[in-house]
Amino acid sequence: MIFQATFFYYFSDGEATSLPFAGKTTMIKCNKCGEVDAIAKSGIVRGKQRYHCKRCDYYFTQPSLLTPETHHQRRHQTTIMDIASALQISKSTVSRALQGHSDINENTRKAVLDMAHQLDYQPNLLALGLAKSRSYTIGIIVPEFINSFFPYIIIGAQQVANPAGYHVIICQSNESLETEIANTNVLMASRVDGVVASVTAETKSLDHFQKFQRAGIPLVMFNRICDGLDVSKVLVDDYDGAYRGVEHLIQQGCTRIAHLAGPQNLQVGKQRLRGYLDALRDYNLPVYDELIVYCNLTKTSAQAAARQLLDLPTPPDSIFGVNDPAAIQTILIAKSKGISIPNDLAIVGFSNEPTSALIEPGLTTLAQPLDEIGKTTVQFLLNEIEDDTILPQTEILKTQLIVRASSLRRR
Amino acid sequence: MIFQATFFYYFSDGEATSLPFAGKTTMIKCNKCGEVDAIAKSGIVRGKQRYHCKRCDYYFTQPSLLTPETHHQRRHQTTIMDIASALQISKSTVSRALQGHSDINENTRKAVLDMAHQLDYQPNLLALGLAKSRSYTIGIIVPEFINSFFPYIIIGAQQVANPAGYHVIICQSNESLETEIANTNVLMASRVDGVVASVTAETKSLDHFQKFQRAGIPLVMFNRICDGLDVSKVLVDDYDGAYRGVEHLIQQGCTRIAHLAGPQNLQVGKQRLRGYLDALRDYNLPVYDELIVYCNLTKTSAQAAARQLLDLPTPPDSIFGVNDPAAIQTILIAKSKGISIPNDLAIVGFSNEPTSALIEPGLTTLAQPLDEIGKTTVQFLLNEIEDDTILPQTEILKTQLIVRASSLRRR
DNA sequence: AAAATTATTGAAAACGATTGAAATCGCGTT
DNA sequence: AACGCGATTTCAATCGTTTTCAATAATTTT
Repeated sequence: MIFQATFFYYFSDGEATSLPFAGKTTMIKCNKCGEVDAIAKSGIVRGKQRYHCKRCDYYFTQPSLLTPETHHQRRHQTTIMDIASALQISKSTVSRALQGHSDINENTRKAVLDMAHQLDYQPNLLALGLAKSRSYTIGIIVPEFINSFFPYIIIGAQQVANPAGYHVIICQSNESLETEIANTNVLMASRVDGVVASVTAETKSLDHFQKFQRAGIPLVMFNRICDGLDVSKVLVDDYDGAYRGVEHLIQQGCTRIAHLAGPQNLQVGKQRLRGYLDALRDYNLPVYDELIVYCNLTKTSAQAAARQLLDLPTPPDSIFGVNDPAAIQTILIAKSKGISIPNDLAIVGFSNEPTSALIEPGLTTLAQPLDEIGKTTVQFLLNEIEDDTILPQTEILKTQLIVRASSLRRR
Repeated sequence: MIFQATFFYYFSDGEATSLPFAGKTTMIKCNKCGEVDAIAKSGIVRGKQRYHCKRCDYYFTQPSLLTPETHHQRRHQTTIMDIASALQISKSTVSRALQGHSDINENTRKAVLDMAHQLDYQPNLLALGLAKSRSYTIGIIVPEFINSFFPYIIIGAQQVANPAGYHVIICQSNESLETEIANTNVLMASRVDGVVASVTAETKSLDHFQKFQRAGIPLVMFNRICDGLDVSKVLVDDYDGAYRGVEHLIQQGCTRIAHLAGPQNLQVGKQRLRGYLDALRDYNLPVYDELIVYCNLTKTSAQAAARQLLDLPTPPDSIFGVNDPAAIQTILIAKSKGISIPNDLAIVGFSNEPTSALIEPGLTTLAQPLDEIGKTTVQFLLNEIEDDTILPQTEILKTQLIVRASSLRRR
């Protein structure tokens, strides 16, 4: 009452109201003492009007009036709390019942499980991950998945990861280093528990993968690796496969064997080249520099390389391609040039893409145990996740030579 | 001192200690009154020894002594708090600085950004999602990704989703309904902001997709849809494509045209069959029931269907396959039987798989704008995520007939 | 039947971010 | 020198779970 005299503290906010008097004066109540009269505007905070209560000398702003409706976001999925309040028990009990904790009364557990089912409860993986500091998610980085090579590996990977309770985030980098780096960041941010990766053809440094190591996130590389990181690896015996592929060409009577080689920053590229060279050497065949051309695993660069080989003054009598897609492009170009396969040109690829069996002539190639690569890789990773004292290990799987018409010369 | 007499309350925990006296007695101090002498073991709670203080009649257990070291889990990624304490400011300030909030001092912001970079800060998406009730993640469910059809769509999808700030979780169901259902659950649990899906060939009911609708999570179906759900859809004009494919066969002089049809629970299956029937009708060709056989889109069932057609007493002079993989299997079987393509048997597929251009003879087919399907689908989804008043809409994209040797008869 | 144990349940503090509201810091004005 | 006010910054509550420790109920032992 005393303060009613301080009339100048009244103010109008300009909004029409339905108050019986004045018709345009909104009362502001002090958040602390409840005073209504001795309130004055006092500046702006973060775009909101601030008030000052003279009585209790208190600055405040008007709380935004959010109804419980407004406040709760429109999308609401049932939580552990919903179950708890439906059952009039604490959320700890619900949590324990759901987790299958041993010291929960059987009846309680049953009730909780029933209610969870009834309310269609799905645990919030975000909250779970936050609480446990584990996401139960592993990341897979592959350079592409247009060819069926990596998809098959991914399927194998999922077959191991899912039963173990892990989800999989698939990232494909489109053979772009930049995207690959972005992918590593996404996986870091997603707090994956581990990562398996096969790098792009243009990846030369593994700096962006060291993030994982620094953060203590296990990493396993497969298939396409490059040097400089002390991690577990799952590979196929590229050297051996290449050797046997070239040996096969030699046995077919080829002597001028070319190699459509892969990028040398990748072990696959290096090892397959090495196998090629050693096979030639062991069989006392000369190595011609002009018969070794490189590609970066893209379709266009493979085509260019193939053309370069076939346009040589003295073209090769056979080509060992770094992988099937490259070999297939070679077949197409040879055919378009009217070169007869395998008699004028025998061809061997690497990895046994499904297409290689369909094309004509069928492509001789080295099959890789894709499923097994995926499974082994993830198994290594899970071991490291569960027990971080494990030392990096390397598994090398064997390839299998599949002979088809592209290299089989009639004697 | 008084309580020193109650000697029997002392106990030994069996561990050797370096106490000057006794050499094997660990003192337990009451958590409430600090008493050391009048403490007795009193049962086990959750596997931990419980004690009882005689003096204040209080039951308690020994708090596990976690050093800050032990407590922090071995894997630690930098958090907003790390930045805050490094800079001696509050975490709210850091958060606002990182978000680019306007009312942050420029120097502060710069310092925060620097420190964030220096500490290699990556926001914890789990925490972020929890706080904002949005995961900034969308889920993609596809039946398979061995063929390059879905991978191309996924790439298109990512090209729209990523720039918009969304990550993508890819789930493949391996054409198994059970896996598809599991996938929907994973996506629900991951609190994705939206889902785009293409169902398996065996999916007849969409009950498991209603979860999303109930939870208010936008859903857009593409390509393989089935009836019964009021959602946005992105399709190609299967009817039109089929009609034109069959029309092309008719124009090549075929009169006994068979259809290796897809499952009729899917719209693709239905519409392509309808287009086939209408084309025959419009050109006054008879429809023979025996010339329509169904497959479930797997390789083996496609092979069985193809065999069934080719083994008929009066085999067809041409086959319109529900998709390229089915048509390719048909080609292979026909070739193995010595049937000449296209003269004895003309073949048309649907979807223009890369393989279709490589096989011999090249497969005539209807190309779908895969990239565009992916982009449009995700665009629809993003619209619904941002603004949930949007009504379901349907986009139908055109196909393009690509004529290759498998159907081109010399006149 | 009191005491000791065991079996269950509850309360509260993390986890790492966002965000509404309050608190401080300066600096011209009275 | 106190005020008024904008510019920043800090505080504290939340999001949905887990998990530690305490509390209460039930059951055995003395």
